[in-house]
Amino acid sequence: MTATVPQSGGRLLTPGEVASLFRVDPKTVTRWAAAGRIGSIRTPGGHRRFREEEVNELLAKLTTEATDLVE
Amino acid sequence: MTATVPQSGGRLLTPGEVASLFRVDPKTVTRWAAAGRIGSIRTPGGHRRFREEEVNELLAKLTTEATDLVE
DNA sequence: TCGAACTTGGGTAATTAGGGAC
DNA sequence: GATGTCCTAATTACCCAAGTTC
Repeated sequence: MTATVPQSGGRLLTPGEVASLFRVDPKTVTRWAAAGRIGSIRTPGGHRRFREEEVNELLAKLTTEATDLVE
Repeated sequence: MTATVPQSGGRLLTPGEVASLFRVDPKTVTRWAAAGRIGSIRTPGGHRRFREEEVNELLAKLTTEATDLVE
């Protein structure tokens, strides 16, 4: 691995996009970034951007499928 | 340019919304999730989110059995 | 350069989680 | 066995004005 240049494949998501993925408020995503629960990149203007890859991994980890329904 | 992210798993519902749909207490929904009877996604903060698709399926099943058929 | 949509920051309500007992 | 209600702590949601993005 050691891909030091995260680009050309790693799409960046806005707080609003990440928020809709988790069904939370964009402000909540901001808190996650501030708390270090999710990596974030800042634009020169101070806005946050998130790596889609990381977000998807996070979603997968936090997803609990009902193994199967016993009826 | 508002980039829209493809909702990978469909929309997500909050415990309160699911509770309203089933006409039960949110706590009950939590128990269902804890018992693995319904899949759930957790936010990094620990709150649960439910896939609308799955909820509707369960809802449909219960509706089907409303007439109380032979088991 | 203007404009519409979005994000930031803070402060304050509303939900949720978790345990435990009836 | 399953559900609703009690409690406290934590997380999340909505309010605003100002700055950033494209």
